[in-house]
Amino acid sequence: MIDVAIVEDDNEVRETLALFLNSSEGFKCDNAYADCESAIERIPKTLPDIVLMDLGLPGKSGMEGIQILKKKLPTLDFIVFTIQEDDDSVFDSLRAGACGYLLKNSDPNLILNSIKEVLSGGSPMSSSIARKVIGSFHANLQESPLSFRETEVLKRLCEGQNYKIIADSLFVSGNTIRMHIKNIYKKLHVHTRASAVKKAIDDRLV
Amino acid sequence: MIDVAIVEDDNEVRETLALFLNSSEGFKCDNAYADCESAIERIPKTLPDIVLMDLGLPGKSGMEGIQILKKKLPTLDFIVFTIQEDDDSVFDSLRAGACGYLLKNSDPNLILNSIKEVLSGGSPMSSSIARKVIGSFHANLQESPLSFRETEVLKRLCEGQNYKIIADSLFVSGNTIRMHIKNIYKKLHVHTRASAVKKAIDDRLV
DNA sequence: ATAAAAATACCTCATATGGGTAATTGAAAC
DNA sequence: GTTTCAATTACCCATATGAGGTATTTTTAT
Repeated sequence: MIDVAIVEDDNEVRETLALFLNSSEGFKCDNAYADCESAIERIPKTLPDIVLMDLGLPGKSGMEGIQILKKKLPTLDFIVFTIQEDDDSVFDSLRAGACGYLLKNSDPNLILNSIKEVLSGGSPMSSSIARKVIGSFHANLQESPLSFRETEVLKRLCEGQNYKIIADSLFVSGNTIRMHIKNIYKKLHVHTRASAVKKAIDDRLV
Repeated sequence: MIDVAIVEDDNEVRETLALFLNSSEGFKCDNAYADCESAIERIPKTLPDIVLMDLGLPGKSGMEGIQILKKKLPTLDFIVFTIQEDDDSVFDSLRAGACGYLLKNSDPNLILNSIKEVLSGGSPMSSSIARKVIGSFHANLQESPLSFRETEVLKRLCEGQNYKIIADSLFVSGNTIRMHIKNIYKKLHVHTRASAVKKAIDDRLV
């Protein structure tokens, strides 16, 4: 028997969903909350197997709710259940700890399947959400403006090495490294080491 | 008619798969290569709709192949088709530009469905791969060792601001900011701004 | 062959940085 | 009700950094 908790402010949606789960073979739902605050208070006591969490809630957002509950109960799984499908909602929820992401217009049977999938180690989400997630991995295909040597130097800058250390490890003079660094700054349009490091990481130059 | 290309070094697997595709309604496959080099040479001329790419190939790896072809043909879609499911294979392929990730033991009909899914904007992958991908989003749930003010300062360091600028923007003295920076370094166990920025980004402290 | 790009090396100067120490205030914790 | 801690201010010093030059050699591409 899979014990499902629901956090959803719309009374009709919440109750319909709870009813549907209770009438489905192998599922039960006796934790349904209209806001995060009550969920955060009760869920650590009732310990369901999985939580269906809406995002747009009064008070604490679903995303915060996941974050807080996940900290208390790291093994508890969350499926986001929302109408939102903007990048921020998706990525922030996943970062907060959600394992799945369902849109509210999903087929009820898909909900059941998704719950099972999460509990058996999967991460169900719609095609479009999956593409968003995968898309976020796609590196900038623009090639680096930096030369091989400059990339080498930048890598070491990211590790916090100063120009002397870099010079020694690359067996060239400190002046050379300083020149490389100047050229790196020019090409990346930055003026400080910190910005260069940030750009290097953000643009995957290293 | 969906035109599928295959890159796969095992002759039997490649030919069986090509035959299967050609015998399936709505699919054809007359681009099947045993290595990346020939695929890289021919695919820009034959322009298939999608490429099924093995990873473990003689010569250039499938991952490199995707990278090179994706640069030439940014709209071409790739599905990785492999036995490997280690983190590096998965993440590196996705970064290189793959849209889907199938394991070789997949049901043949799943392959057909996955191809259709990719072409209609999805990103098919097995449950376990999906969980890996989602898992990579999960932020470190350990809380930041930094105080609110320190986090504020670190954020600005990441933007390349120097201590004077930060001091002005936070309406405190430069000395205060320098002290904050020293404390940040101590807490993060770093000794340079570059390392602090890297750590801030890597550990999502900002 | 020759032009462009990359890598090497050096100089100067003002400013920023990292490390050390110390003291005050206000708020939270015990 | 005191004690601890975060935030704040302040100072010193040696070194690293950023910005401005210039110049030679080696590779790479045309």
